[in-house]
Amino acid sequence: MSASEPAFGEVNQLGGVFVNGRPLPNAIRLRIVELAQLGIRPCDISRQLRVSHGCVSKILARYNETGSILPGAIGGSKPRVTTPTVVKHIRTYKQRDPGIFAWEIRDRLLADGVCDKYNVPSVSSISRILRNKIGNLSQHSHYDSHKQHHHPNAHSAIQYNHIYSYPSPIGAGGKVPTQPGMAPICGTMGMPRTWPSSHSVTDILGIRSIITDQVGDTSPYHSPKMDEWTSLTRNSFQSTQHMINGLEKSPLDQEVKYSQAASGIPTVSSFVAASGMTPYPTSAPVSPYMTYGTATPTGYVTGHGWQHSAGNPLSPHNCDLTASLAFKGMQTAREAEDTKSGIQTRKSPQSYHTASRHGTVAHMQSA
DNA sequence: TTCGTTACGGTTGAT
DNA sequence: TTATCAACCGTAACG
Repeated sequence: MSASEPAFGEVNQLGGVFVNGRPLPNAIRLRIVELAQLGIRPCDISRQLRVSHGCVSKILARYNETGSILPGAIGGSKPRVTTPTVVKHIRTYKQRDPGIFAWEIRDRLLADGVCDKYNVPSVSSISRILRNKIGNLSQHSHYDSHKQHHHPNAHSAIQYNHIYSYPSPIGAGGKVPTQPGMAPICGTMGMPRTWPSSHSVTDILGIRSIITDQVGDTSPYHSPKMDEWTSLTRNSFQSTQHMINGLEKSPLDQEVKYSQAASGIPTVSSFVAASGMTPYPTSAPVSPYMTYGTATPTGYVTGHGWQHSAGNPLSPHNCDLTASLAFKGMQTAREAEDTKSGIQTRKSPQSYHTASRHGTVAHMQSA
């Protein structure tokens, strides 16, 4: 790459910087929604923020559907349906009625509310469970004893389900129409997995001045100001933690590394032009933990109450929820539900280094 | 001109 | 540790 090219990311036809495969920064997503609510047409938003109109359309459509500006949870595998809870119930059913059929077990799982129609195991899965995990019931419960030995206090099944709150009207919402007037649960409506908490526009609007102030640094990637912002986001905005399995890491972290060009937008005037910035850190000395969306180790230790200690440390920000109600009336219940537990298991920060492969200015063909 | 849709190349995280 | 898979992303192009 040459010096004139962004070290990371690409430039779209409108001159905006983007990183292929990665979501736009929340500041821009937020701005898109804000401008739309001011009555600005999507095509104008697209031009002003230098984001493709398809993207604008998608973000606005999602916002209208879900009330969230945030991207979906990226990566991961589909949650298993044969959770420990389900296995436990299947075992119970089998113990009570050794002659029970798999389809009967399936019906009972539904009837008892252990599963819903979206996550109930198939008959074949139940058969497999019976065969592999339960087997001869007379050989009592190796699974249970094992589990209890290793997790004397942990309600592992509960935690599992907690993390893998599978989309369903019962559990965590999902791509299921919500009853009119009924707040979508967990902010997952339209989202394949649970959504982070406090994702309403106003929640983020509440910190927008900080975003714009901080993001505006022309050298946002490794400056005292950025460090301050990074620290700030981690300490103050855990509420927006975007955790794994639908509750990903902090999406606001993105802003630290990824400013977007935006001309003519007063409130985002601090964005720098695409040609004059790099969306990601370019210099090697930057801490790997400073890279995209990666919390600092300190963040794990002191910033987050990921561990289930007393109360609900995994939703440490419910106090902010009320502020989020202004934009979308249905936010409340959703977000209250949304501050679910999650685990923060950020892997190596190498991922964004791969972006350097795409450090060329792309798609600069004449429009 | 505007906007919804979709193919595409990409990233991510669980398995 | 690596590969695979299926989710997601934004862009560009089409209609």
